[in-house]
Amino acid sequence: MDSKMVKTRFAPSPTGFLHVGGARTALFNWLFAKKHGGQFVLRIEDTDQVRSTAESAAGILADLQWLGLNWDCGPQPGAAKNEYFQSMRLELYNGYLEKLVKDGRAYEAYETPQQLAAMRMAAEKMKRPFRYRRNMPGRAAPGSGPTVLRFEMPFETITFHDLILGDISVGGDEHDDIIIRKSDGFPTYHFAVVVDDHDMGITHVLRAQEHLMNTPKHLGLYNALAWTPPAHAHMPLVFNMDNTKMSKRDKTKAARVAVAVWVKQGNSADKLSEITGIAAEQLKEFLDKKTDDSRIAAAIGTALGAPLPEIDVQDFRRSGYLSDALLNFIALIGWSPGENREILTREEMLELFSLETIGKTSGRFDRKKLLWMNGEYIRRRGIDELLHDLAAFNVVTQYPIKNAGEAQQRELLAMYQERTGTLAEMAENSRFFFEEPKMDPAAFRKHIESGNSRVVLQQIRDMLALVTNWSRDQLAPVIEKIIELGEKRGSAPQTLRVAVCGGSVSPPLLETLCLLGRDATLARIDAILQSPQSSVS
RNA sequence: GCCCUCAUCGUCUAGAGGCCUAGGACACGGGCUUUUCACGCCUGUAACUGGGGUUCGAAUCCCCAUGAGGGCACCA
Repeated sequence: MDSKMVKTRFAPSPTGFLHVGGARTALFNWLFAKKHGGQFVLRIEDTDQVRSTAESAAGILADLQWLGLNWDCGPQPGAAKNEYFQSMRLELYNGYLEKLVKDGRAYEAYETPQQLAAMRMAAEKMKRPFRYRRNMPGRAAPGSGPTVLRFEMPFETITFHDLILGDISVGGDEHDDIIIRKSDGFPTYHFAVVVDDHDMGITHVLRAQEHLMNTPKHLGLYNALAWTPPAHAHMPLVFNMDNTKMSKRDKTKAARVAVAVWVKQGNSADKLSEITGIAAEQLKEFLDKKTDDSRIAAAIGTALGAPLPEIDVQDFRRSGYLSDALLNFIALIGWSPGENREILTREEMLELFSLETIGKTSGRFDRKKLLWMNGEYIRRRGIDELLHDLAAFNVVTQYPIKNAGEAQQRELLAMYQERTGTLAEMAENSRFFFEEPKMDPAAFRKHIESGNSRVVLQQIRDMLALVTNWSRDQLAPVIEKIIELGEKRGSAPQTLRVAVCGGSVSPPLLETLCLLGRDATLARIDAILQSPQSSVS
């Protein structure tokens, strides 16, 4: 299409985990670049020295890799920071900063944060929005406070064409002179973004709608630097089902609620430190909402057995979603491939993707549909592919299936792919293959204690004990006979199931017994037969 | 408060003036299948925010109202 090669970028700030909203932004940028045979750049925006961490950057790279969103230029995983980290490009920014000052487009300002807050408050009292402008009265004198650099925005209306939303214009009195260099000498986001997008030759800026009002500021900068701005496209946002913005705070909120419920149940808050392994003061700060540390939230969640909502990409990975399913689902929020298509491979997405087919309305993140889609992916997939997905899942989780051999994992996958929504669900439900089952009391009462179930179970045991060659072929006819046993057709297999699995739900008995093996099967039945009448363990 | 954006089933969406008695998917209800749970198959309920225009004709174009969201940081 264009004579210039298309180049897009995803530019997260390394202040936390990669969030699903960010993943969608990355996906759309990736799709757009690939679709046009262009390049996809990954850039780390670490100009906030306080909040940026190396671990966060590493985590974001890992999540992007898990999602299969490979970048053409960007950080090298596992290597030292390179020029795709903004903190490594200070010289570049400083050069342009000087130029703007020389051109009279940028100037120093000396207000302290407190002074600025007071000015804002005063403006608010007069019911007028606060705009910092070079020509306004009451500016702080040189040397009276920290020095920042501000960019003098023009006073004219700025209009631009958004590739998704159409023409957007913002009046001249809406602008204010944004800070472009902080008092610590680092550029602000607004400045670094413009310099880098230009320097890296970005042709299309595809980002979330929350950036819409930043665009005039950036355009002002492009103009002052005499650069041609890239095309802009703002995508609709993703919300929770209750219409609140999806954010990491949802997790901390859920954790605090879980603690409140737990304390209400009569538990002492002091014990929390003990079971979570987190220092009491830290916990207190967290509960008083002084920090939003998601690691503390996660620890509370596991300690209290309270599931926290999945928000970050790695949450979904731990919950057993396949990266392809997550990607597919995320793509469909705000984008429609048309033709009533829904389940799409990456190749199909590439074929159908275009900015014109991205909608304008924000969408809600419907976990039920994601769960369905994930199940759909699991069912459609071959065992080899699933084995890969399971391996990636096992890296970040600790279920017993993690230690199973490949052959065993294959059998479990085959057994569960028709009946599980997530890998985590499978990992949880298949526990009884690896460890002694926890007996479900209700199932025990219903299928072991009632009527002549124990007598039937003894008959089953005797029948199974005769099977010496424990194989599918040998077992199949025995199971057929078991089905006919008992007072009610179908009650005997349930008795066997409960005895062996600890509950009334499992994959088909034939497969289950085969995988479990003769010894374990008979041992579990014996344990039940020997257990005292009406004892519910 | 000011500025910007958006508006079709509960949810994601199709729809670019007549093809719309508004299509698909999830969820939900009913049924079939069935050794449990699922899967699968059949089937049902369910929407153009309101009011004005424009037009022979509007979910589609315009205006207003309402609602929802975003932005107004030495955070990105």
